[in-house]
Amino acid sequence: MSSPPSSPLARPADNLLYLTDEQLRQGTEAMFFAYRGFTADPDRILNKISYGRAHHRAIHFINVTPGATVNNLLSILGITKQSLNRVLRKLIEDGLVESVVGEEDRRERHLFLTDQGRDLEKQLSTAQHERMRKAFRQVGPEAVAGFRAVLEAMMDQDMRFLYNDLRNDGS
Amino acid sequence: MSSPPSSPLARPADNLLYLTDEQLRQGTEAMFFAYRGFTADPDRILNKISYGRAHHRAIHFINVTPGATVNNLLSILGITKQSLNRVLRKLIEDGLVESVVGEEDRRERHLFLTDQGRDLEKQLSTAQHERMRKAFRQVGPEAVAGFRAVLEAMMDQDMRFLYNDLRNDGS
DNA sequence: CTTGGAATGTCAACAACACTGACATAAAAT
DNA sequence: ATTTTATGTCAGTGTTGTTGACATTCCAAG
Repeated sequence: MSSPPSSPLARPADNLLYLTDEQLRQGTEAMFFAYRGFTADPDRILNKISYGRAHHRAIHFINVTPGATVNNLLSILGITKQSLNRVLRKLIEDGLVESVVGEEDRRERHLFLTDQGRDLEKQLSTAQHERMRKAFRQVGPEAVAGFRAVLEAMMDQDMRFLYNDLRNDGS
Repeated sequence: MSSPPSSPLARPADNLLYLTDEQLRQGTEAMFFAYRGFTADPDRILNKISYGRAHHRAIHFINVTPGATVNNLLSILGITKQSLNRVLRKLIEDGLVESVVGEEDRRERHLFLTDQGRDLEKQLSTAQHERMRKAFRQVGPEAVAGFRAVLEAMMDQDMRFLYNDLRNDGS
């Protein structure tokens, strides 16, 4: 399980073991199974209120970048405006999201969560974070750093930029 | 970018920083964006031949556990038999998968990839592994170990057992 | 041997969520 | 004045998941 302290003169084979096809296959399966766990808890909540993952994603990103336009959200979510519109319409109808006409450019709609929207967001993120917090605590900070590094390296470049933009400010 | 060598007597605050809500939010978004990248390359191939991710997953797990029954596959994939059946029927029709009636228990169908099925599997895994190999190489073996540890800790327990069963043998 | 249950397959209906294409409106930019 | 941009909407389609119902096959227990 635990690897011996790696010597700076370790054999090359040791340093490349994590790149074998078998290791890559295991990484693939880890992603698959973990993503299921990752979505399982919020999915249960969403199910009860007849929402799906698409609603969750919209709510999440409206929450972290309040005032974002529809176009902003589209590039983050990577879906078509028709798909997003279906979801947004429902969220606005249900009073979870508010759409505000832009002041400078009045074609734009700026999106915000209402109090009710923030409530749901809190519920969902709490459920999702609980699992992640347990996992993070279990493996320790260095493993978490590795986790984050691999995930960032696996993103498409556009997404990596977006991801890093979201790290500090929500501009 | 690179963190200083962590002292064994580091302040507690340092050791818990990775558990803040902000860190958990970033982990969440990393999973979201990375999973998109993770599926992007095989998706492009699947699109050309009018297959979807469900076909990919079936092909993948039939490949690593040849001879698995439909029920075996169902517990791995976590979907209903009706969903799986739709996918399997097409794969069998198209000559990528072979369904063999069990010898001991003739109700069971044992699933195998045909040569053609193995060809497609190779294409898909090559595409998917290329991205992961780049990421793994970029971040180094320790980060990869952390990545794997976090993912495993995030799985549901059932999936963790299945995942570990698939590590060495495909029984 | 009969009955019960397990494994599988199939049909129908439905829902979520993605897609494309086409069109409308309003407003900014040229 | 014209074009482009941002958004919304309607219609149609496809993949992938769901339930529910029912048939078949076959092992195993009474």
